[in-house]
Amino acid sequence: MPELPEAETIRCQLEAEITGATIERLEVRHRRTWRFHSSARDLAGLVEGRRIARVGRRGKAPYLLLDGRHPTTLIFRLGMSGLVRVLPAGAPLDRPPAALLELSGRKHLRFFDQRTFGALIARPGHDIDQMPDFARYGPEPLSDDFTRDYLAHALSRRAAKLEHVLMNQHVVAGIGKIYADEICFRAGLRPGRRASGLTGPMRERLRHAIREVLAEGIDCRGSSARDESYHDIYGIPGRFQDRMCVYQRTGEPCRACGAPIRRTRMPGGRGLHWCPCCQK
DNA sequence: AGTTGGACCTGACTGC
DNA sequence: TGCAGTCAGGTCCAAC
Repeated sequence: MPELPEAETIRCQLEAEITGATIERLEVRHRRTWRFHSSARDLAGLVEGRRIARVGRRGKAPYLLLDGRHPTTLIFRLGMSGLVRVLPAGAPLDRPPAALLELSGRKHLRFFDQRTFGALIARPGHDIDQMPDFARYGPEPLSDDFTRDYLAHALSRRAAKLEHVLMNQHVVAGIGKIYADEICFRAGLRPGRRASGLTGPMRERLRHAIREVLAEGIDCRGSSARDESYHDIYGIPGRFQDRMCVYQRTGEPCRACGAPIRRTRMPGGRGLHWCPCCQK
């Protein structure tokens, strides 16, 4: 599942690979991939013929800033299973992509999305903070905006479970299930406890854990968990799964204390992985 | 405005 | 072997 570290890896690789290229053609084959537009043709018309000036990322979503008379942003919402590959034009297809961008320089960007929670979204302008997709997003966790005071304020008024609050993009952008579990472990906090009940020192531990775990995730170029879904734009898996302490380790010994990792259910059916000994 | 739970989606897995 | 049921979780939506 692509979260901030996976999206940042994709952003970084796309920046090196396709900045300055022109989108000659966009073919959107899966109707759910263009569902935020009136038609596949409408979406294609908004980006075709435009030059990629810059590649950015907000939370879990990489995006392309496109030049031209009407500056446009093409957002890659990756959802659960979104994958981006960049290949030479004519490279063999192992499966049909949900969308295909033909770029100048005989490069193809293929967007795969097995479970179709993802989408391509074109928005007018380059000011992503004004776009409906991101307008209410919380700060980037690795930026200077993610301060002690901000987190204290955001957590103090939320009674929901800590894991749930960490995954709320309006609180802090870019965290999903995998990193939420690992962050709670790193902070020594039970994912099922109420966010508003954290003390000041606990919130500081949490803030450091968020930054540390996500930075490690980026260093490892993302995580390719057991389903092997995420790979980078060259098809190479990430390495963060080797460092995971709790996610998908139910019943296995805690790396710190040896106690078996426990799995419980969040409301809504999502699983929480945690160490009953290390996390309070 | 926050909380909760369901819907969407498909391939892998489990149990009969 | 085959089929039904369950699970996975990002995001949106409705009800409270």
